[in-house]
Amino acid sequence: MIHVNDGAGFGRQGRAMFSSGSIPQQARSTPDSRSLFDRFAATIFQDALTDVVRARFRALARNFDVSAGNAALSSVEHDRICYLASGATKLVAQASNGREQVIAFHFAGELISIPARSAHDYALCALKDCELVVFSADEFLALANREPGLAGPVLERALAALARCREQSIALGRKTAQERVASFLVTIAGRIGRAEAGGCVIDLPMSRRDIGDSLGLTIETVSRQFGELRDRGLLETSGRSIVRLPDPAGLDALAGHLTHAA
Amino acid sequence: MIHVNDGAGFGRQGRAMFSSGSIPQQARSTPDSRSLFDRFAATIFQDALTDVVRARFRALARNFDVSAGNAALSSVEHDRICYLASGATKLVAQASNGREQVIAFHFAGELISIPARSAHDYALCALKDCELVVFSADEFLALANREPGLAGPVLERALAALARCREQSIALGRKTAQERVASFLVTIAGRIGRAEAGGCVIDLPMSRRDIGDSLGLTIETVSRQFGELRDRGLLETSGRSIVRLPDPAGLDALAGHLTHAA
DNA sequence: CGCCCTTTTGACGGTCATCAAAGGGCGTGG
DNA sequence: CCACGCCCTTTGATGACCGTCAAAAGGGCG
Repeated sequence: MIHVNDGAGFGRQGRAMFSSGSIPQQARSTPDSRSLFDRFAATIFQDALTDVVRARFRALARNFDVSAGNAALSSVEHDRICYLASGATKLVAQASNGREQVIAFHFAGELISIPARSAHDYALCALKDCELVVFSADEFLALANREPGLAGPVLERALAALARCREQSIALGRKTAQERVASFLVTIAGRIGRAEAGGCVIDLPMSRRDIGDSLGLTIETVSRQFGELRDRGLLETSGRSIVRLPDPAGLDALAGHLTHAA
Repeated sequence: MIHVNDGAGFGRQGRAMFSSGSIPQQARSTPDSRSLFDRFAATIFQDALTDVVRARFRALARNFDVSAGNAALSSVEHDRICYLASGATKLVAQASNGREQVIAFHFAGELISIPARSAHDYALCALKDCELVVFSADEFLALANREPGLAGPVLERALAALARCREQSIALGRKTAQERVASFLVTIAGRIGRAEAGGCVIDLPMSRRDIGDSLGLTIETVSRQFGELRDRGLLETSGRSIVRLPDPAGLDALAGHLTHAA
């Protein structure tokens, strides 16, 4: 139903994402869903689980269907780890005064780490209809740690998520509005863009507000930067969610990345 | 020599940090240092390595002494994992135009992940004289993944680093200069502060510029905010590096954290 | 003790947030 | 299938916060 992660993209940089995990509250639990768990085991562990270990993981897993726009997990007491089988989500942090920061976006096949509520409050929200497999982080990690060969794939994804969060920190700390928007477009194109004749097409599952909240900008500034990029011939939009990048390299040049000449 | 991580602090929130890893260039390699590796094995694996596995890790490890102000690892080709036995470091990312973003600070006993050069360039720099144990991330992870019980502690630290990076994203994306500085002080106090009569004392190993570069602010703005906090009686400084927080709770109230009443 | 570099303090300007309103997409209902 | 209407998005005007430029003060090392 959701066509994310189905494109070749052009940036070729993203692997599975790791964000943060917590306990579902307003989502309805589905008793079991063989194929959902299977997809988790196949994607994360390459189907290399023994029957015994597989059964142990299944005992820890809880499946959830969350429809677009709803919170899947919010303000949880303990850390969660969550496999996103289908759909797209955002991890949102709340600070005082109702300010929100989108920490990360996730797409089908990714593993997400959701931190327990502490200084800030985290919520995982569905951007599209989602199927989730949710674990307690403690239980998941204890089990993965006990058997050889299981923690590696998870660790790899956690480090990839860390690397991505750091890239985000650079954008938030040191980049102009235009560079942030360009970075966002290039990055997201690498994750869910489809290469097409002379460019790349993205079907954005998130709103302008989500984009702004992820870049530390307002919705108006994002819109203005889109307009600017449009004027420069680097961006074409069709409806609210379809974006075409005629010249990804030109866009990348505006993203504030280090020139590889240095 | 460096007295980090020796205080009880008051925030009690930090565990080992995970940042990023890469190959030393300007650091001089020391052939071997039994006690250095021992401290690594003791801290990260609680000395639970078998002799065989221990020997394998030692074969992968390279020890480095780096003096304050020098780069330990910079612009590396492959991801690194690095144990900081003593001292203090910063992980710096470079964007275009010479802009720098300090991604994280690290203190003795922490594990650091250093990403290979890509869209941005990363460097691990010593704030104080440091002793490091450096691994290739690929080799380290492959080895840790092969044996049961080894990847867990590493994964735990990676997730803690991810959580901290996310907290940083909130500050960078949505907080005012004052909130960022207050957050910084509260967080750093929790990591290296010493509780004293009516407050908390921190010996900052980093300069104002480092602080600014980590908060997405200029050195002048940091200094101004320090002045403001001083005027409010929330901060006392003694020399360049000694900071006293007479009222950590009052400072935390300015940090933009979510009130736990909600 | 003296120099150099970090930090502090001040004045000004730019970028982006805020406030406001018009335009367009997309779902709903007729 | 078309039309209505809500809400998301776009566009505009104004202003605040923080960056930039500049210079003085203070700390720490030789």
